[in-house]
Amino acid sequence: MIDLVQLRKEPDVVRAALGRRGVSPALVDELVTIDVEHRRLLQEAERLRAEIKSLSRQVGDARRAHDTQRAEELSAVSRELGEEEARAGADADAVADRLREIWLSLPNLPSPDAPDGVDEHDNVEVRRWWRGLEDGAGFPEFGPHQRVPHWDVGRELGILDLEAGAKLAGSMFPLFRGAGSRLIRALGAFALDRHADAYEEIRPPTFALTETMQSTGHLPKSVDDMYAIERDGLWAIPTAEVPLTSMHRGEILEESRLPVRMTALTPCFRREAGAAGRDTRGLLRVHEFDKVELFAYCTPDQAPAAHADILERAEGLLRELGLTYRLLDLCAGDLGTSSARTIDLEVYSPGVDRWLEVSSVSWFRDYQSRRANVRYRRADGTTALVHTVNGSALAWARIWAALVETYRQPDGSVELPAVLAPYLGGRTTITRPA
RNA sequence: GGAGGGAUGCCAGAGCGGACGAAUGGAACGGUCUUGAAAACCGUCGUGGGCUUGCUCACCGUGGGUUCGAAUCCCACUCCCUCCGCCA
Repeated sequence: MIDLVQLRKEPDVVRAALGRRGVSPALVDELVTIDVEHRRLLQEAERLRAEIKSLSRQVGDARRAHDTQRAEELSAVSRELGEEEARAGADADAVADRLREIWLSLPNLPSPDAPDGVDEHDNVEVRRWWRGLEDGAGFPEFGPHQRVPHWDVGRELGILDLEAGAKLAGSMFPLFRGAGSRLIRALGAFALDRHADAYEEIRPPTFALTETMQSTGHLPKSVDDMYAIERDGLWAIPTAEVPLTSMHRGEILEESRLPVRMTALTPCFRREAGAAGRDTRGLLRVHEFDKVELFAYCTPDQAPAAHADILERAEGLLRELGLTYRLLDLCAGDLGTSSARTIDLEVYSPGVDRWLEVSSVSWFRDYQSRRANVRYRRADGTTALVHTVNGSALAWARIWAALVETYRQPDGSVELPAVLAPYLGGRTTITRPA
């Protein structure tokens, strides 16, 4: 949620900032109006409430003094005020509901650093990396043996069985097998080990309460993108960001503990409603995938460094895996609801000849912590909302695709990077089954 | 799934219709004393909202209800503990 105090003080700044991402100024104005109205009604209800409390005390006094008549009189007055207060309270509640509805639905203010733009076409490419770049090598040339899409490679080598996945859960639920399954497991373990120096490893529940989903901003906005288990009031998490952001929900952290850094490997579920066709073949877009998330609660001062650290770690993994990738600075119009600034990492996958998003490293400022009510106590005793930052490092289904395409050999086998050897029982070659 | 017990401040724990935002103890912080420390003693010690910055409102697991008045009574729900059942 955005800061209502800021909205009151500088409505023009808020209107302009949200305008950069396409929010109608009328909606902002409505929130301003409703906020004023809400406070007016609240004052009225509270004034009545204070009077009732005072009268009730006097009733008690009269009773103790055995002045029954006076007690009855005061009770009668208070009872009448009570009815008035109930009406005033109901009015205030109704306006509060509307206020909260708009407030929850408004996205975060984009950072002034985020580039202007309306959609993904306006994102700014920051840089590219490929193996050998530091030694002066040009953008890699990919041979014909690498121009085979991963769904074909996977079928040839018996490591990806999309038909079996579809049979079990429907399309876009991939099933990995044999060396392919082991590769997914290896990637998750590899990443967790790399982050263990600074990030506490967490294995959170895969399902979350509505309240938990609201804290990150996934609800109510993206309700159609989520899988719901209605009978139990649960949602399948779309990313470990959801549970990690709520780990300290409603708590006040000591400043000395910050930054609190955590990492988690979880399945991620996305309904991808409306997505179909060319963009969704194979592993390009799936309903369930494994991902390692990096997350930090920090002070506003620590946030830039925390954001940079997550970005560096995500890039570091890609470099270790030798994959070609680029960084995109998301424009204001393409930012996720809750984010103020996001850098996307896209890996180049030669078989499908596409850049695939494998990480999104975001700084949310206090937008999520205001929803989740996560604060910290400064040395001087005052409290303030923490900032949250997070990013994938990395989303494995698409990495899996990029790996088998990039490292496909002319003989059809796949020779994976040596850095994965410890996680693959030493076997980095995947060959066609006999 | 069944039976019973519980949920109060940083922690422990009292309060079970009337000045209760809440006793008491511990922890923490500040001070006195001390060469220093400990002990002792004194003080501070929840969060948020509103507005006329001094007042006011809300919060005792959550949501309803009863009442002039609710931490306290009633209803529902959630979570925790004990026992039974089932089970990876």
